[in-house]
Amino acid sequence: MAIARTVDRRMFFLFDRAHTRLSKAADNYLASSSGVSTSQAAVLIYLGYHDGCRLGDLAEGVGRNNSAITGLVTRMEKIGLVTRNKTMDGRSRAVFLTDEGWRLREVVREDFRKFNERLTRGLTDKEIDAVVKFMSLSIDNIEADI
Amino acid sequence: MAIARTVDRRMFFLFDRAHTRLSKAADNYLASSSGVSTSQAAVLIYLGYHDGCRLGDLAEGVGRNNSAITGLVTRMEKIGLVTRNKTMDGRSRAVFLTDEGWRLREVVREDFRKFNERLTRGLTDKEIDAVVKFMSLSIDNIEADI
DNA sequence: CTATATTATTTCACATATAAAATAATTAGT
DNA sequence: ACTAATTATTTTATATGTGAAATAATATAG
Repeated sequence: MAIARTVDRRMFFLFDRAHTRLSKAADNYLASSSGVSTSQAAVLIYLGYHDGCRLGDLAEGVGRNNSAITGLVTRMEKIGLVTRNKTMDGRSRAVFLTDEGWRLREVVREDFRKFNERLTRGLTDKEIDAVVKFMSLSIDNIEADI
Repeated sequence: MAIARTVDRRMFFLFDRAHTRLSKAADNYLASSSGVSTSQAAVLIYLGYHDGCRLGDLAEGVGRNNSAITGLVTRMEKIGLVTRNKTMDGRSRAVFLTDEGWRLREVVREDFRKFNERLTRGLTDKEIDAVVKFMSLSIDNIEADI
């Protein structure tokens, strides 16, 4: 019997705690180079692939709700990383990276390349697969049936 | 080659996203029974094992910093789940569950028993071990060397 | 073509988190 | 015993997140 049975009753709290630590570590890591937060970093990365997307798509893309994105984009606009422009459809607005946004995105990508490499160090490919499976199940299935 | 190599560059964001979903799912789950948040639930669980501990120990126990705990305990005091009392050492204060706190703790424990069972459903023991290993590594080692 | 429904975003009220500074009490050094 | 250092908690300022209500524009139904 694996150790699983002795810890699976605490899975959520273990997960939550790991998330707190990892987020803080990632923030500290970014602080010394680009200085953006992990939330802002996620926006930079996503916009690099979908520059000019609507706010709602950005929310979906980074996994936050619309009002979280309103605040996040407002703060990023204030420090000159993105701009908000009109679209054909008067209801929506499109978000674009500024030159500085594009520049910081490269810095952030390099940071995360190293950070993620560090994160998976010490794990076998099979173990990484299991972690990815767990997270994917969490993302895709939990909401539907709990 | 496992699928790992194709996703490990996004490990942090995958983790962050899974955490957002899971937290929301857990909050919804608790909302219909005890009505407390997952943060407050963590406090209830911890205090059940360490009733009367100091605020700093509670912070350490649930993995948050002191000022987060000050706010959390203040809100929980306001709704009658815990009390804050003096200790021998005039600097510190001890936190105790109220009767209502103890009652809700039982509700919350049952909720999490089911929630965690659901969380690990579809995973083999080996996969659960890998997930636990990943999280434990994150909690114990990340801060030290990144 | 007007009334209604839908869609996209923002605003509001609040919970949660952090770091850093302030406060308050104990301990240690001389 | 007095000063300095340490320790425990709270306060302050700010970032981030949520849900619900408000706002505003487009689409649809009769």
